[in-house]
Amino acid sequence: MSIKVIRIGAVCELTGLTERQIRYYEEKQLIFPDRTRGGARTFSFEDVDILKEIHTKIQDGFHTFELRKTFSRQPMRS
Amino acid sequence: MSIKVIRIGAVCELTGLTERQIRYYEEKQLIFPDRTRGGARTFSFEDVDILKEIHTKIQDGFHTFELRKTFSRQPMRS
DNA sequence: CGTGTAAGGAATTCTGACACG
DNA sequence: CGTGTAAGGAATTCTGACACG
Repeated sequence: MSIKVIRIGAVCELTGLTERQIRYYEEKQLIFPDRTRGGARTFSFEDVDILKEIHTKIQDGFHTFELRKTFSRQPMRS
Repeated sequence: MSIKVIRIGAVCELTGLTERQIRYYEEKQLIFPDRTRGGARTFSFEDVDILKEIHTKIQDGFHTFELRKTFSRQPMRS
């Protein structure tokens, strides 16, 4: 499911991550949520799975810039 | 997908229905969303499909109490 | 670097009610 | 009956910043 309709609160419950962690991973270009017109992030179930993988990798010692190559199969800037 | 994580705003976009219609169908026991701790309704993709069907039936002239038998395969009160 | 937190604001959703018919 | 709307409140999410290290 790649339809982005899940708000960050639900993503926290599904992943066990905090809002802070999720926003940080987005800031580091590892995850690419959509936005509601009001500016709220919306994620897909696919994003939820990716977030879990990202966190696992981080815990394994990887850094965000190293994971960018792995997870950035999404929107490219430029 | 029966995981209930979609907020009513997104459901409106996915179904084309208004919040009022969705809440009314819930009031009439045709749909059974979960709730966040704060009280906000959460729906599943399955619920989204059911809502579309409900609305089609309503437009076909059916009444909510008639549809209850069709869609109430969910929680029963008492 | 990755994450926690307090701060203030804006968007989202909620309920109960009045309305039409 | 099914749906629209204005009303006021509560919960949710947002950003930028300071903190630790």
